[in-house]
Amino acid sequence: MENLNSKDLLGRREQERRWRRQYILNVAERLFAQKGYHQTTMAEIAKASEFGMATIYQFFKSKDKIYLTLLHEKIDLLLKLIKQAIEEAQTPLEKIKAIIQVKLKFFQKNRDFFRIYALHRQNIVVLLREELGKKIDEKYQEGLSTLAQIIEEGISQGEFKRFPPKEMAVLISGMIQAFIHEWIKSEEEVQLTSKLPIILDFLFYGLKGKI
Amino acid sequence: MENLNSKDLLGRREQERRWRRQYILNVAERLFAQKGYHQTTMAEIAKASEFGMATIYQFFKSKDKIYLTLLHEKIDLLLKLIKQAIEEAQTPLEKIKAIIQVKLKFFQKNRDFFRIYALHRQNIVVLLREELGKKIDEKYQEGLSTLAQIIEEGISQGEFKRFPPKEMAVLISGMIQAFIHEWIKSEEEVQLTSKLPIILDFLFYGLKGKI
Amino acid sequence: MENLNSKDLLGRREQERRWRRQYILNVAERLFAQKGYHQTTMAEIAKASEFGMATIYQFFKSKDKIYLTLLHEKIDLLLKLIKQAIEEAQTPLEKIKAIIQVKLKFFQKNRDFFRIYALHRQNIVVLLREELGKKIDEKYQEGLSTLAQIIEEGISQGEFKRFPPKEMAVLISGMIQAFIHEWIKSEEEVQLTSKLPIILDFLFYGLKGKI
Amino acid sequence: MENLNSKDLLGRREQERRWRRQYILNVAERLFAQKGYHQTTMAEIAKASEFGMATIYQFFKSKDKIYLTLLHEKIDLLLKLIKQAIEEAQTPLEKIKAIIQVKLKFFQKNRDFFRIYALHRQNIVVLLREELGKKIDEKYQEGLSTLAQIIEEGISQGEFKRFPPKEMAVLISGMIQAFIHEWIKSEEEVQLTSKLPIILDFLFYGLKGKI
DNA sequence: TATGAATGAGTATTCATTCAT
DNA sequence: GATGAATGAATACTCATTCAT
Repeated sequence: MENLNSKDLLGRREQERRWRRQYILNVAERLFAQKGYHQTTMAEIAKASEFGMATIYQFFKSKDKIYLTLLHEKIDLLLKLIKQAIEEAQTPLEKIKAIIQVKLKFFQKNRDFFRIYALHRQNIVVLLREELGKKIDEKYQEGLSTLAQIIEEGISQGEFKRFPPKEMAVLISGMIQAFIHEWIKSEEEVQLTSKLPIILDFLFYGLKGKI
Repeated sequence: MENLNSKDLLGRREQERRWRRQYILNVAERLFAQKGYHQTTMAEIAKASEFGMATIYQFFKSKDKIYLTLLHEKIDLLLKLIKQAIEEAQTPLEKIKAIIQVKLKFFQKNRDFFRIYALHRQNIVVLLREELGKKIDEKYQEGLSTLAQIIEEGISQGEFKRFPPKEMAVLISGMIQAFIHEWIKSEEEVQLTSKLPIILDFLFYGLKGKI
Repeated sequence: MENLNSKDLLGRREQERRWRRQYILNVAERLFAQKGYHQTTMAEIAKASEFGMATIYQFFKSKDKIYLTLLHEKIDLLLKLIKQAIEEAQTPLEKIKAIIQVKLKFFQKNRDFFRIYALHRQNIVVLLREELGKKIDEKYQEGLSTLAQIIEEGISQGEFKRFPPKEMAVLISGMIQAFIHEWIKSEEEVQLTSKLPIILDFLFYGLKGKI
Repeated sequence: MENLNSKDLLGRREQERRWRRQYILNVAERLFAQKGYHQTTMAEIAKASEFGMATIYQFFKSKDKIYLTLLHEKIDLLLKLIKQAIEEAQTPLEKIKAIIQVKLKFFQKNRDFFRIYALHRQNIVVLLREELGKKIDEKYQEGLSTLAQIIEEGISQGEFKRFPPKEMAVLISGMIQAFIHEWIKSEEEVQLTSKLPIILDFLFYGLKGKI
């Protein structure tokens, strides 16, 4: 509703502008994922998006900005989806399940983005200097915190064991990330979400637990 | 004993040569970890190691080679340490414990290297063309397989639940990697190995299991 | 007429582009002739042509390409001039006279190019690997063949003695080349073409012949 | 006789030294001829001659020096052979014949050297700055002058036509040089000297002369 | 004496970014 | 608004030459 309205209120000019901006981002996402940040040149982005180089620069101030915007917006979307899923879930257990499910679904639809996302956490070193770079790391931490809070909630409800919540959040995130990473590398056609039950079983009861 | 002997057998010249080579690798490791592969220039490596640029090239044919050799040799060392630890352990459970302990110890001592190691898996896209790049990926897979085998062993001994071993290996590796990653980012002085019990508890009994 | 038309049909942009390209070639020709291929740097070519380095690279893919294009285009021009001259001549004798006259005139106007041209035949060893390098050698052989054919024609018309035509062509080419070479080295202001009668007399009647 | 004596007078040390120096020159000659001056590295010369790099520098002050010494000494030899041949000949005609015959023989035995020799005349541009480089050009001019003198002699004896001697010398040298060049390129096994009669016939009577 | 490891000065080439049109 | 030609700053790599051994 909001989006529609906001679009309607925009003139055709502005709408076209946004559409082109998004188009460039999509092209850049594909190229960055395929060849990596450094191996992708602005000329390639321009050519692949069928814009002139200078046009690209009217939308994004620099190559860095394209890259960071990419991360920024998609992570926002992911966080938003996670938030929605949590709100619809009741118990901590269900919430965790919901988060993982959303992540699997999301990256299943955004393979290209995952490559960039996974890679990014290292580039942080360099990018953290940039304002936008800092914000992305904050968002990543935000995701971790959300998870940690849920775990804490679960602990106080006697649902989960007394583990340090932040550290558990890290472990769980790492599990999921590695799982997705492997799936993308394998280039299998299997539905990533089909693995959810196993992951959850492992997550809740471990290698040995629950008979 | 063996190493000492083999060193004694080498001439002084050869010993010095190896020492210098190693010195360059160490410098490069620090720089790569600090600034990333692309941001580190050969001139910087030369200056920081107090060698002339061309001298660096007498030890390593290219910048790539330095990077890959770095990975190559340290991963070899890690795999060797893991192998030793496994041999000394009896049960699958102890073996997994040993692997994780070794990893935590290793990266506690090799913070710089971890940044490179973690980053590498993504750069694979580009590096896989290189012979040396392929070998490193093989080693990574080797590590996963070892873990998977132990899990399989545990399953057939009724020690672990019937999970798909390879996928469990991925999950566990991801957990550990994320944990180390977070620890390095936090720049805490806490002993990484002190976290072992928590990790193991989570790993074997999950969030909910074994009261 | 044709050229004018074809130029008129080109847009201003394309015309300018060609002009700049030619300008770079001219500058490179002067520098290569003065200092030789290896002693001439891309930076010098850029500076002397008052373009940025990268601009040079937009016109020519590499330093080699500049050099080879230079040879390529000028040799084409020379061959074209020779062809025209031959067509206007009647007898084999007149044709040979025409060829030599054209060559003398051409290099009189293209002193710089001669140095490059003469030198090239030796560098062939290295350049033959390049596609463009091979083509230039073919053109050189083409020039020799043309001369050889005319000699053959002259022989069958009873005009010339029964000499092996190809070898005569080589001898005559060598004569001319050495003559031009010496003239350029001497840096005399005498018209090179003024020497034509002597050369022809020697060529047709030898040191001793025709009283 | 002289050489033997002078050798005998030298100590073993000095004899060995000369022999090594010559060995290096021979190796360099082969390499320069194969790959050209710039493409040949000092390291290659060292390796191919089985000396250490610094040892090469004890014999020759620089790469340039090797190259120039090479030219220097072989040209000296050629000039000496030509001188001898001239002294044994009586008439100008016989002298010219002798010169050409000596050249053909010499380069037939020194193919490698010819490549360097032919190429050199262009490198002059760069090398003339060097003292040794100037001397080589002087020697080349000396050769031309000798030939010109003989022609002059022939003219005053009524043997040859009244041509400008220097220019004739240039034409003849060019002929011979081109002929040898073509022969080397063709890599034929035919004896180069077998072509002498044709060359002389052309040289003395031209394409048309003396039926 | 002989060496080869060490070196720095030099060079071709690339690419993000900016204007002139 | 849109373009792409122009650019300079940056960088991996080479090679003749020199010393320390």
